[in-house]
Amino acid sequence: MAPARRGSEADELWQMMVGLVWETRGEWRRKVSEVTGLPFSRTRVLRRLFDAPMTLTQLAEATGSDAPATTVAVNDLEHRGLVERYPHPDNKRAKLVSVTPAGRQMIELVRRTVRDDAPPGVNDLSKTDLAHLRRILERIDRTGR
Amino acid sequence: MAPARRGSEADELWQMMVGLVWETRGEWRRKVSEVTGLPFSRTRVLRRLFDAPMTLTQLAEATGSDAPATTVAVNDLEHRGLVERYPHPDNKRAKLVSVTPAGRQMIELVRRTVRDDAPPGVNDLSKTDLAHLRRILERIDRTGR
DNA sequence: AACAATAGTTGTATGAATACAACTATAAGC
DNA sequence: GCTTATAGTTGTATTCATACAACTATTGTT
Repeated sequence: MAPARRGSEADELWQMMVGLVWETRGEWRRKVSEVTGLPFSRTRVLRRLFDAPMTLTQLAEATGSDAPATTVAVNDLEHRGLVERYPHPDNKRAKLVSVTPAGRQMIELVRRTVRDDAPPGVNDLSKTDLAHLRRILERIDRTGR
Repeated sequence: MAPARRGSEADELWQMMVGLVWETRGEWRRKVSEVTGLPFSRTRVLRRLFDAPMTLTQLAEATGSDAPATTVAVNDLEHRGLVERYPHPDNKRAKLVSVTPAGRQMIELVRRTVRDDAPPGVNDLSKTDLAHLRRILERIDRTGR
């Protein structure tokens, strides 16, 4: 593991990436809410469940909210038929939450329709730079976010 | 200007960048609010003014909120002594908003204390990859976000 | 068996973000 | 000069997000 010095080159570059991305998020959030008819936080919960079912505690941890808030969110999503609860096989206290087919469709709808195009600067990169960027991002992703 | 085809390599890479950055934002927001004692949206306004004064309309446009919201935000920041209004030299309707020294200190405080370290994956990049990444990000920034 | 810890739920209180209507003052177009 | 558009302000209503207290049911510990 790297030393992660404060103010390192890595930190500076990270700042640049954050700045770049951050600028674009407001509008994107609005569009997502518009398309889904859901508060944005609900779509975050839904998205987290896409890959695999989770217990409510895990969900709370993953979304950075607390248990009560997560219960409310799951209730809402469940009423809308996007998500369902079922008993945890090994633990009668816990419940697993999974996405229903309708929920999956919703996520895919978002991915298709508010597909958050790259800003001009990215589109204008040369082929080799795109290749570099891909390689680097994949490495970052693999090593750990 | 590039064609910006939907689902292009550029778009895919952009998605990856967004995903990477997005994961880390929640906690960061909370820390910024904690350090400044300000609602997060106020810090966004403040940060926008760092480089140069702006009229309220420009501020509203820049932060993606409407005029009334911006007035309220500037009122709040002004009462706290972080920002001040003065008349626009060429237009008696408009007012310019600028950061006070105290406001500047606040922004710098944030930059120093919640300095949002790079995730491990970025720290672990090789020197050459860091150089590549810097070059590419700078180009994106220059070409247009 | 008793007790503490974990998983989830319900309800409440509060702060933030967002949107809109209605208004004043200045500027620009005809 | 009259009209329309722009810049900003005030106030209100609504929705979201967040945090906390209090509770039930299950599990783990001793």
